[in-house]
Amino acid sequence: MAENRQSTGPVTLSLEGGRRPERADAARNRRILLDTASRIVRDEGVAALSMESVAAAAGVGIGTVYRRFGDRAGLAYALLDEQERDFQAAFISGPPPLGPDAEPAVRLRAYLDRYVDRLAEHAELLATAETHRYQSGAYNVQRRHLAMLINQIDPQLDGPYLADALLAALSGQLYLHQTTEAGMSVERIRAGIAQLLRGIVDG
Amino acid sequence: MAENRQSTGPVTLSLEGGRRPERADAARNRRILLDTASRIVRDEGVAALSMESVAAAAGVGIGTVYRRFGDRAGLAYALLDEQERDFQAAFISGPPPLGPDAEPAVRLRAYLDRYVDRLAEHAELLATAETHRYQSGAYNVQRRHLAMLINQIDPQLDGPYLADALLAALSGQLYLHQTTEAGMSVERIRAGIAQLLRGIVDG
DNA sequence: ATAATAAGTGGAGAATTCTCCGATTGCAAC
DNA sequence: GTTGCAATCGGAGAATTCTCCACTTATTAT
Repeated sequence: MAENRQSTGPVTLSLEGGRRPERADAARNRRILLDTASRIVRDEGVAALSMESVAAAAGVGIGTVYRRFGDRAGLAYALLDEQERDFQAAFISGPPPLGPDAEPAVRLRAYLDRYVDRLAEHAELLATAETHRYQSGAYNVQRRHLAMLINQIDPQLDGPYLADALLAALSGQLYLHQTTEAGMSVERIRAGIAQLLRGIVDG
Repeated sequence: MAENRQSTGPVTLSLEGGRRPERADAARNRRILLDTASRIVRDEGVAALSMESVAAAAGVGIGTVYRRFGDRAGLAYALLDEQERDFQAAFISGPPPLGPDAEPAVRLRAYLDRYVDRLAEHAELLATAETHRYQSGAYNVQRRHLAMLINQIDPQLDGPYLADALLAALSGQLYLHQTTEAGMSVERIRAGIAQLLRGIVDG
């Protein structure tokens, strides 16, 4: 499903060109809803984040929540959106090792490393958002970034496929399983990714 | 969630030691339910496979469906179970290249290749079953197999982690996205996996 | 056979996600 | 101002997933 139904305004990834600006009441509601959702996650955990609970706590109808965020996964994405933008901005125009002034292989490492940081910090929210991962704009941006780096390192490789594969290994659901069920440490996960990269970085 | 609530009988993966055999009426219902579910999938597609529709079509209460299969993902797993067993049997005691008489690297290739076959044939059902992928017995068996092979190839590698990563790349949901949205062919996916393996097989 | 007990059954109902569309409201043009 | 209309809102209700537990039935032990 789309990020936002008729998405306007300065929202989720700004993939759309500048459309008509968001109406004032809509903008106000968006902020109220995000603040409310954020508070629910902080106080009661991601599991307590239901569309109905957010609507009730924010004092709006449930239809409004759906209009704004499309579905539960969309709401979770919206909560992660700010960091997502920072991440992307750092990649596109920030300093090395993530930004464009570093070697592709270095950037790739840095990118995945930062991604693991995000997982460690927001695994539950990411896992929730992942319900419709492949339909999200965020996924496609990440995928493009990775594919580009991989092909800068080695044009012979199938960048888009390998991007999918790497991102699959960085799924929030898998991360949760690895850390809470399988007893893996974050360091082990980082090291594992490094091993996975050997075939890509070292040709 | 568990595969089956108080799972007995010759079901899903036979991970449990021989418990008390399944009661005759329960066995009868299981068969009826699986046949009914199978028919629904064949005639109306995976999307039409709901717990309630299966119960109604089979002429039992919905509670019975839940008792048998735990949840929707469990029902999907049960439908895939027969092939899953064949797959595992071929790995454990079948002929090369999948079985134990082949080189580990060859077995690994064969294993992943067969896995792609399964994806190609049952992607939707696998995607449905994946809802609780990491809680399923099937996943853990696959993971162990792959981890073992990887460590036979190179004991320095983190077999369990790399197994997770490879299986993540073989998710049903990702496969569906790659083939139906991103326009990738099955051959391209196989080739991509081969590239991913370079760091593992070639040390 | 019969009783005791474990296993299995069914379906009402709670909890959620998501849809739909009539009512309402902000906004811009006049 | 007023008016027109597109954007927004709200909440009833449809559709599902899943829980619970009083009731029934199969199996085992006596």
